Amino acid sequence: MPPKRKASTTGSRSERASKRSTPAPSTPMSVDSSDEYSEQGEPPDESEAENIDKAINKFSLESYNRQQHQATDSASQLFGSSDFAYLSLKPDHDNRPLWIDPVKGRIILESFSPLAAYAQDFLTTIAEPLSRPTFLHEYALTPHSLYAAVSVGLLPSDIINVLDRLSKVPLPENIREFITKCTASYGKVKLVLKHNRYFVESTDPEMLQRLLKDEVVGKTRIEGSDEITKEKAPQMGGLVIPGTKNAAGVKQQPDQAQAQRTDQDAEGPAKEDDIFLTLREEDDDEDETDQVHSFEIVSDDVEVVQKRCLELEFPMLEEYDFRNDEVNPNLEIDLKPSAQIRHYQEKSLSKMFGNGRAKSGIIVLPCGAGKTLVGITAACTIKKGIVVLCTSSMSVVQWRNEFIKWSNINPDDIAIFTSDHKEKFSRSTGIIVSTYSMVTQTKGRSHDSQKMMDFLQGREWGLMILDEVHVVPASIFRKVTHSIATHSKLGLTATLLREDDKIRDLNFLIGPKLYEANWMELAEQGHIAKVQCAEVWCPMTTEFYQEYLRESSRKRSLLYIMNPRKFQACQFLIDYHEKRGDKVIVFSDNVYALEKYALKLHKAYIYGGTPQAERLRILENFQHNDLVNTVFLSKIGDTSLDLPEATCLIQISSHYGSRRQEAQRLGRILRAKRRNDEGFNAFFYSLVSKDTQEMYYSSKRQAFLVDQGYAFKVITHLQGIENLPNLAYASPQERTELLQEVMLQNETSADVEKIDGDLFGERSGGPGSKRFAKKGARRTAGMLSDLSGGQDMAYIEYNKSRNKELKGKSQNPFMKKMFRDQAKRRAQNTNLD
DNA sequence: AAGAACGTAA
DNA sequence: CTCCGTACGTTCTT
Repeated sequence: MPPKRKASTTGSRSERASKRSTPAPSTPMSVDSSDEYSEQGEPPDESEAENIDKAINKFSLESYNRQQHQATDSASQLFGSSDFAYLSLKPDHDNRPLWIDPVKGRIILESFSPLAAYAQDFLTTIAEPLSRPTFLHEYALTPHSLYAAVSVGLLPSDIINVLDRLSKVPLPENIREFITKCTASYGKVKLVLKHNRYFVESTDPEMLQRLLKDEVVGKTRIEGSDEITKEKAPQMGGLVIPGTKNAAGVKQQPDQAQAQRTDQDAEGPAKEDDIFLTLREEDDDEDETDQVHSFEIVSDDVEVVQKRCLELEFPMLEEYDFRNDEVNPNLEIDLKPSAQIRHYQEKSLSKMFGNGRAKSGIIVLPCGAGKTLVGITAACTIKKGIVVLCTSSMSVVQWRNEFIKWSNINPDDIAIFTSDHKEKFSRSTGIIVSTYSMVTQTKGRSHDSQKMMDFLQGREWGLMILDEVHVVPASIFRKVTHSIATHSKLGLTATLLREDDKIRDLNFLIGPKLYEANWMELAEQGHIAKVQCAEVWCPMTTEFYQEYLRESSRKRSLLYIMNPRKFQACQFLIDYHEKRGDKVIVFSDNVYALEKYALKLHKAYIYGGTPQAERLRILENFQHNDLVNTVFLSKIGDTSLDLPEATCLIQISSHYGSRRQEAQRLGRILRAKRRNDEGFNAFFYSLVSKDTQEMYYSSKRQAFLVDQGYAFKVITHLQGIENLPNLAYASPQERTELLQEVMLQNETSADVEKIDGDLFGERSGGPGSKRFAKKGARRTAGMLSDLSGGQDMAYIEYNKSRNKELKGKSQNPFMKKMFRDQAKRRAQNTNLD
């Protein structure tokens, strides 16, 4: 929440404020004297400085603030830690777009501010985007995000100054402290690969001593490996990222922000957007040689050391000075002249190559925004041996084709390594494309692939591209990061999300997040399709709901998926969109339902068991045959299938709150070819059975997309559905038959469960048994509201108003149009009847 | 070409 | 809060 607006502070609050807004004497950066807001009050006492130290060492702003906030007056309790009245607004706060929450390190951006574009650019560099709906964007300052900021070349003092300038309130002192502390030690320690061995390097011998004394790092050192070498200061400048118009990267965007800047702001760096460039030039000035000290570590322990160093607040930089690498042979590769990369691709690459070296890290771009081209351009910049790893053998082939399409690489220099394709490049260096599982195979490896692995591990690579990098933290796949010796790593993904907490591990497994695109922005610029998202609420029929309440959770899912009303909604939507000329994909996690739906509606379907040839046939027809406009997909379609024709997507079973799956499915329609047609929209529907668990999962799944700025509309009734000809399950008999069939389906699974129950004695007895009934009753009584998603009041409120809006005269053009069309068809239908 | 074995997601 | 079930992927083997 933004701080409350208050022009002046009084009483105990202001006392507290003055205490906190004083810079500690040790602060290395100088506070700009032109800054009239920040300095007030007396220097802090020692215990406070200690507290700050403690807090920051524990990497937590919150713990620090908790200590500071121990109640000084009783009223402040009402606001808890969100009482920011003590932060006085700057007189010209209207011109400044940021609110800063000193407690959590959150930054709120008013996206309607004239400075928003600039501020957003800056914030994505220094902070983690949490949520970017229409008007207020929320960012979090974290040690990782600050690490990332410094690693792209920002200085702590610039972070503080720019932040302060953009903020409506003077930058809280603890935030300054946090930034200074977190950034102070970055870049001091480097991880360097030399001749297939890993070294920890630093210009500061004391730093290395400190690390060697650490119980974890010390153990990994290889005795007698210490070295002192001379190193020329890095040569910047002159690096050209292929495919860009500008030399070193950061392309200037039309800077409207600059024109509207206030007087005070003009005192800052002359061209704010130039911030990266100016810094780089400054760096260029130092050209003394430095003494570099290093010790070698066991290569298997690289991951451990990196993790430990991050914990110790000395994150190891992994930078590859590829232009001065004389050891590894150069690869002949360049982008084709026709390949022009888009501005956001350029921006992401400029973060990677910001100081003339290749930094390891992660680039996040939505599906269809051209991740592959980013990877290829990176490869064309480094021009050394490249390893590309993907999740499936299908994308392996795609990657190779893309390389050939976009670059002038000699096809002999790019080899595929999968189970049925084991090539090597013939010349001294080249590109290998492979899968994660190929590289991480532990048990029985065929002779050929063992030879291949020896080849992969026996040499040094310049760059490793990790496609779908969010899979890397999985226990097996994370091995790749240290089983193959590579100077730099580039992770690519659309959704840097996992439902477990392993995603943080990517910070030391790969590197920091270098760039994350804003989906809405790309949609507005026409790089990806605009999407209308809707959640369709389908009431359960009474028969189905009765069974639902009686059944155990496993069988419940089948019931709400097979809910006849949902089926009808699905039928209606397919019909509606096919008539509009859309190509429709229907997703179902549940294979039984998938088959049932598809057969009943006479549509093609693909699931894991569909033979390869048939898959291709169906997809081919879907893409090019005007008579095949709908295809049903199991979660096989979540990844790997590329369907650029699809424009409408319907989810009938959206199991478990997987935000990544939801985003990935949405991604299927983002590359829609027709996206730049006037007024074109892609459609994304989630069909949800009312008052069931699905409601809960659904809201959970949507969280990511909502954070990206997508608005979900709730549709409670599809008008005209009653009049759809051949509406399935319209009669009670049909519904009863369906129910019986579903229950039969249940019985077979129930049998299995019964055996389980007998074996383990835990769940003995079927649905009729006492134990079961009791459990069922308790859950039902306690959870009805939970199941409906009603525990989230904001959500319900939102739905209420939405429903009203939908029932009445809809303000939304899409819905208006939809209802108009429906009315039209209803009229037609009645005529036909 | 099909199936066993293993691993992953949520 | 965690474990569970299921479907799917890849690989190697027959």
